[in-house]
Amino acid sequence: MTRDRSNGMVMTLQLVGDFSTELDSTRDPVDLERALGRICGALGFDHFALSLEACALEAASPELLLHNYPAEWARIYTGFELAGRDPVRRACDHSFIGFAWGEIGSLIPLTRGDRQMLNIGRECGLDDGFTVPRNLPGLARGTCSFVVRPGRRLPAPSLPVAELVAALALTCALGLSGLVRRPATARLTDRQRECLLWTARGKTAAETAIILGISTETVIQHLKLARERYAVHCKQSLVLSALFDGVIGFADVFRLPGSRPSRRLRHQARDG
Amino acid sequence: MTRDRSNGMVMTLQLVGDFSTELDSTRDPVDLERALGRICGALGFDHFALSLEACALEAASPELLLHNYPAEWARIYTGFELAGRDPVRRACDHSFIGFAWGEIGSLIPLTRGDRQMLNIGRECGLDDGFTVPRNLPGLARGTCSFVVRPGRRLPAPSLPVAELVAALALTCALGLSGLVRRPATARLTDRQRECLLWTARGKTAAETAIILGISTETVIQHLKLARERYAVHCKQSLVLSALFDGVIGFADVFRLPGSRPSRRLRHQARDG
DNA sequence: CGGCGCTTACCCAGTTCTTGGTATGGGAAA
DNA sequence: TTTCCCATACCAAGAACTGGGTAAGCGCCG
Repeated sequence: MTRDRSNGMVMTLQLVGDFSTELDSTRDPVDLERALGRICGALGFDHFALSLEACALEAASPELLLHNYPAEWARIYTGFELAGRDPVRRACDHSFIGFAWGEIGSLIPLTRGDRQMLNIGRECGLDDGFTVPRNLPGLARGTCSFVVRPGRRLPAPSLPVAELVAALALTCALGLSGLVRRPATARLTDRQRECLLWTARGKTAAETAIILGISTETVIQHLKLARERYAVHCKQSLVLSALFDGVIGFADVFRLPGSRPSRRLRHQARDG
Repeated sequence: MTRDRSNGMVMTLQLVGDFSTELDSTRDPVDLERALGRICGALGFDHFALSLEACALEAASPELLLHNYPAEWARIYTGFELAGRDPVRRACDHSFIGFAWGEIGSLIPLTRGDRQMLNIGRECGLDDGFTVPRNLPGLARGTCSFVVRPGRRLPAPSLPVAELVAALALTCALGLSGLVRRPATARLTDRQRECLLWTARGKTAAETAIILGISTETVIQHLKLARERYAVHCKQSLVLSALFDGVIGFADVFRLPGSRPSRRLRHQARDG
């Protein structure tokens, strides 16, 4: 960011203001799509994609997906069900701020398949990108990406502005989706949560029973009811859902810095 | 955003770059605190507060708390345990982007107690503020606020820049907290990851085998080796560890690619 | 070429989980 | 007070998982 670029920066910052104003009167996803397409080019990108998902596990979750990606990529992506192994989406759970796709390797481990997938994207015309993730626990999660085609480079000076633009677009999308009300999350009783927590820590029902000083059957019953509330059939799904809901957290499970591990617990621990 | 303010805007955008550079060499919370204090004034605010907490049931105290709020407010806030009913914190669960405290009423319903609390803050010297929320599901939640004292107004032109600064500061704090493991951990093969992914989605080994078109025994073997790499003994711990590492993501699990199940299909499905 | 890692596949014994029940007592709400 | 929810506890059958092996085929790399 040197002085000679200041004109460009002023322009881009002004773009944020204009974009924000434009979104104020946006009442329809189509309008948002159009606005994103315009500013995408103005910022020095070729493509954009915005996705917003509700976190409701039960109801038909409203979803918004706007993009101008190449048709071939969209076909491959949905046809081969690549969404389930998209490294960009995975990285979104590990950053507060937007990240260039080249940095993904420092956020999450990249497998061979991941690199391959990024390469296929490149062949389809998606060379490098900048993805902005946002999460509202229990409510919604969204991403907004800006992408350049092969032969161009990410417009580094625009990235901070792109971050703001993306966040504004996601906020607009959130408003359009009508996700103002918090979806009813499955509520667990204290005892259920406690059993769940020890389960997440890798304990069997029998071990948990000893820890809590109750019968194994009771632990099984608590977990049974907890599974029913989340409408899942197995432990791993239960743990996952509860974690996503915020009922438990990684810090509860792993001995993260800050939480002092009790020597006794550590000694008993089977895992981790 | 008119042309005559462009100089100021360039300066503030430059502040972001400088701030980012400064944080790159930050190894200690004290450094971050100092940097925040400086940029806080430069942006036209009087106070700042940054809090980062791990997602955990038992998380009483934040992982990191930096601020230069008036001592009296801090005393009241902690003394009366106001964090649990802080409207600013509640609003953080409802916005993708930073919000001025005056807008809180449009994000969440404000009770009488909420207004009272804001008033007490005002009496302590915290008149109006701009709070930037960020969440990483299951991992951490953070907020960064910039506040003006009574008699001053929020520097509206600085807010977009404040948003960027806050996000950078939170990212820095996340790095300092040790909540993120660098992806140098157990890496899985693509096939192991695939089996794990279907396991996380609630499928049994037999079901996964059918989906992947391989033998049940092979799926079991993949999961067995994956468990060994993570040194855990059960599925739920495996899923949790992989999720924490970023080997799989929430988006991978909850958003099954392709078909959105209708209510009927959903009923037939075993897990969401 | 030889080793190494990945994928595939199989066996077996023991343990654990899942799913369907029932039942008692306490406490909160209607 | 009656009803509902919660925590506790138990039974039983079948499915699924865990942990211990072995091994063949393939591709990559030194």
